[in-house]
Amino acid sequence: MKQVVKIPFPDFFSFQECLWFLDRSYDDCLHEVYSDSLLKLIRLQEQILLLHIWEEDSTLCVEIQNTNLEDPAPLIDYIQDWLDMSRDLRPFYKLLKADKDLAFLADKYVGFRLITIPDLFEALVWSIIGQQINLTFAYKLKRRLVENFGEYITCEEKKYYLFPSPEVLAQVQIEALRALQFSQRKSEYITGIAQLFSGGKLSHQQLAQLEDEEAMIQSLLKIRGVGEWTANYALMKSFKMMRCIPFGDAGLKKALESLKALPKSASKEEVQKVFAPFKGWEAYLVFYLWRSLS
DNA sequence: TCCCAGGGGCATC
DNA sequence: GATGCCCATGGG
Repeated sequence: MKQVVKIPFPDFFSFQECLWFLDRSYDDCLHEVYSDSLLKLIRLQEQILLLHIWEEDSTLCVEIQNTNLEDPAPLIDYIQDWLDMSRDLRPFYKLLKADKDLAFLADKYVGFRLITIPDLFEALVWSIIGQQINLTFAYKLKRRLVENFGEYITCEEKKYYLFPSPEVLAQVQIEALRALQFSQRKSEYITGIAQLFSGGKLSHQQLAQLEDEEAMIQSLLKIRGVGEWTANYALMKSFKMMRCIPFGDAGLKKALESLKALPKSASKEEVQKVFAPFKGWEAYLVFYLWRSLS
């Protein structure tokens, strides 16, 4: 008998929107998305769990495929954090509806939530992979990285992977990544960041101890390969930092171009102007703007 | 063919 | 601090 953990939906939560985001017709190697459910391998404390997740009567059902948990509380925390289930979206929708160009987002994508990458190392490496290449190719590179260096379990003859650890990637030779079609620079950035993490010089916890968000961004900007876009993206995806805007993002510009008639060459200041009324909800506006692209 | 993708480093002025 | 160039591949 497999263990099923149940998590009631908060108001304005759409599991279908979660599925849409996790799929987006891209080939993500870290989960499998079906029409009404998904499979994902996670590391929770010292355990590796294969999760099957679906919805039933406004409840999220999380079935553990490969083991049993004595205490489901940490798993519930993990899922609620991952899918940002604890946030009250009403204030955000109120702000959206005050903007005639953006009001439709609140209805069309109601219940869409910020889906995070809880692990900071994964968030940083993924954002570096995604720099300046199309997402199809980015997912291809990620798959090669994960399948070559990630831990996995086998269930019913299928492999389910975790993102590679800093310890493993810190040891990988640049040439090995080059052979997987990573550029010379990205190979250097990724192994460099892996060495920072494995050497204890950077961690989610250390970053969280800094005094404020600006200090966290400045700290990340010192890392080779991390610029303004990457720092903001990683903090948004890993810390759910609501004030983060990945300036320069091509998709963000594209959405603002079509919905707010901003020019292609829109400056940082012009983008900030659109975001000004959304103080404290910037990351959500970014996420909804990306959502509007497809 | 050319340009652009969920950018960033680096040289140069 | 602003600008130009390079990186790697694939899709339009």
